[in-house]
Amino acid sequence: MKANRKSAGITTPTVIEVAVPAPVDRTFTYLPPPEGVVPPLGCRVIVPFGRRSVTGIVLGEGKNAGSPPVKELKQITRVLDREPLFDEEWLEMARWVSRMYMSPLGEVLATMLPGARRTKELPDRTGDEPAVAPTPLDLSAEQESAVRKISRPVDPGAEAWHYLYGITGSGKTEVFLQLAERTMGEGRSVIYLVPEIALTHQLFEHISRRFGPLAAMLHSGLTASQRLGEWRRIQRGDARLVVGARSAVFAPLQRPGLFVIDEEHENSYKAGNAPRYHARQVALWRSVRAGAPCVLGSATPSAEAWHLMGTGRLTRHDLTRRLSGGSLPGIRVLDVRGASGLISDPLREALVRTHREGAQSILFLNRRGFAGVFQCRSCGFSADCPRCSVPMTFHKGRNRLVCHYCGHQEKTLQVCPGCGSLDVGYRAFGTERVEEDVQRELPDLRIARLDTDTTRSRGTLGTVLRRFAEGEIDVLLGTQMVAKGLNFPGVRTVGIIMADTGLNLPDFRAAERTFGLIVQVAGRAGRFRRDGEVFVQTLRPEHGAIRRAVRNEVEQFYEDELALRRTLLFPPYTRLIRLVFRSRSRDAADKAATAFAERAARVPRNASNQVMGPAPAPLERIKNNWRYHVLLRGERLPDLHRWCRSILSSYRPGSAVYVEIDVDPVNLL
DNA sequence: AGCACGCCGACT
DNA sequence: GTCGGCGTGCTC
Repeated sequence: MKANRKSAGITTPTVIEVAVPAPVDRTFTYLPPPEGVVPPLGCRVIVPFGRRSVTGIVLGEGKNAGSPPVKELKQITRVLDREPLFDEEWLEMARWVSRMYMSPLGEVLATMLPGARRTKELPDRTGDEPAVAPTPLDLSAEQESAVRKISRPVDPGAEAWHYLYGITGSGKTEVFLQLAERTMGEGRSVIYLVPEIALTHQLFEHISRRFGPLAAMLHSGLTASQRLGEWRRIQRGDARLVVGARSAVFAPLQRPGLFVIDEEHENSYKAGNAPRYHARQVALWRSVRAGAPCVLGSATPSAEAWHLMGTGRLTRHDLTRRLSGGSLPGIRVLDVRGASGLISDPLREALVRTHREGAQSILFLNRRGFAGVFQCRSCGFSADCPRCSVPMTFHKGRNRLVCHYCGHQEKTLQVCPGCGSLDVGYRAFGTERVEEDVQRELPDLRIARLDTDTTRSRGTLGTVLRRFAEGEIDVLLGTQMVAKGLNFPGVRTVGIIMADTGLNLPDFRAAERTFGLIVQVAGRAGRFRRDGEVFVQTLRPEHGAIRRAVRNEVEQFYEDELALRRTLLFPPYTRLIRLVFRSRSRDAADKAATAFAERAARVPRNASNQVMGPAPAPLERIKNNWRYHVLLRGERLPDLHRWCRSILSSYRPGSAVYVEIDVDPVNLL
């Protein structure tokens, strides 16, 4: 018993270091619970905290240097776990996430662990589905070669980072599964990440048919007790193939042997609130410590990944052929400048023809028009910042165009500099309007809309997809949702209503996202047939992202895009830390951002590090809060970290101003 | 993040 | 004269 150790004749009671889920960058010291049992590292405990009681995480026995005198310490109320939820090695990952993303350890742990956010209890998971004989498919020569090269042994501490670059429908999944099978055959375990919960279910069904109870599913949509059940099965080594969304990257694997990040380019891998971690980044880090390969895959790699393939840090494996007999569809660009309706004649005719011939169509609209972005309705010209190459935003009050990255201002344009048209201003429309138009113009077609508005009620998504699969719907109209992972053999025609809406986002990744989206959406057509057709409507047919996408000039697109990023000093050639200053008072937010930026400029720093801003965030006001931001940019992340910490150490935001820190932000809205 | 303590407007 | 607005300050 370690309690009441004697030292120099003075009784030193055992104290326990506990992380609590509060945004304070420190841990707290408690006395053991009434039973006197000292809970070990990794157990959840209920502790009094202020005037309430929270779930904390035991980080070990404290030294109690006497800073809070023992008399002032409170006692742990109750220990929730008999067995720890993690070990020292796992805790190192949590500490790394905390440092890397500049988030307090307590909050990090609350995010990473099941059931650490609320005070909930712990039933165990119920029985599993019976194992079914695995049915691996025969691999093509390309797939075979990728599997062979990726499954080579890895030394701990070495980077074994791979990229499976394959067109839509080229069989990436089977490569991942056979890699997983080999890994499990060696007694090691696998984390297989997909971008969304919906896809998790699809994949999990497939996987548990093949691997039975060795499969586990982990995502934030499960109840706390479901998550805890899966967590325990993984810890015990009963489950060795973990399928899940972002947070599954923290699964407590016994002997990690493989990390898979499917659809690597998806932004959903980056957490939107603190800790703002990137699951891809965590997986890469984890794989190195584990001496395991990490395989990323997509048909439309992120610019970061493409760059790393170029430098050789990511080993690229190509899959070039569609396996299901389909071929990549022909793509037609429809220049809709000056058009009145939302559906152009060729697209309307294609919808009718497709229907008449018994096939189906998908219409895609990226709804996010961006109010306030200056655009010419005649030629599509948008006013970009000369320093940042992002669209500038129109400020009514000041009657100026403002860059929301760097603050650069210009006079408002009344006439389009591109074509001289006076028809300039905003542009905004959405799926509802398209639905109306199609319904009115083509009353014979049965159309269904799929977006966050229509799928708010549970089950709608599944119902609509089932009806589409069964041919009860002729045209499926939707946002991002229809762009991913849906494979319907009956789909012949795909129409993108307005391919350049994304280009108007004031974000340096706008081109990359637009390109990826067109390629992904186009990939929905003709997966299983040879007569697939894609129509891309746009105001900017000459824009690189659109031109390259419709001509399938993938290599050239990335070449152009990376050259631009290099010139403008944006990722992947630099790293960014973004700080958002949020307040009910516009003035307070502005002042806080300005004070921070001034301080940043004064703090000694590496020559490559620079401050951008302050500027109003592109989403200037959210929920009555004004938002101003500052970007720190530099070549090396460790330098940036150090710089940022040192600025923050001598900086207090004004009262009622909140600071959000985002390391490696995926968007700057 | 919560949750309470603390000073200024419209109500029985 | 109180009830209550949310500004700010702390949590072992």
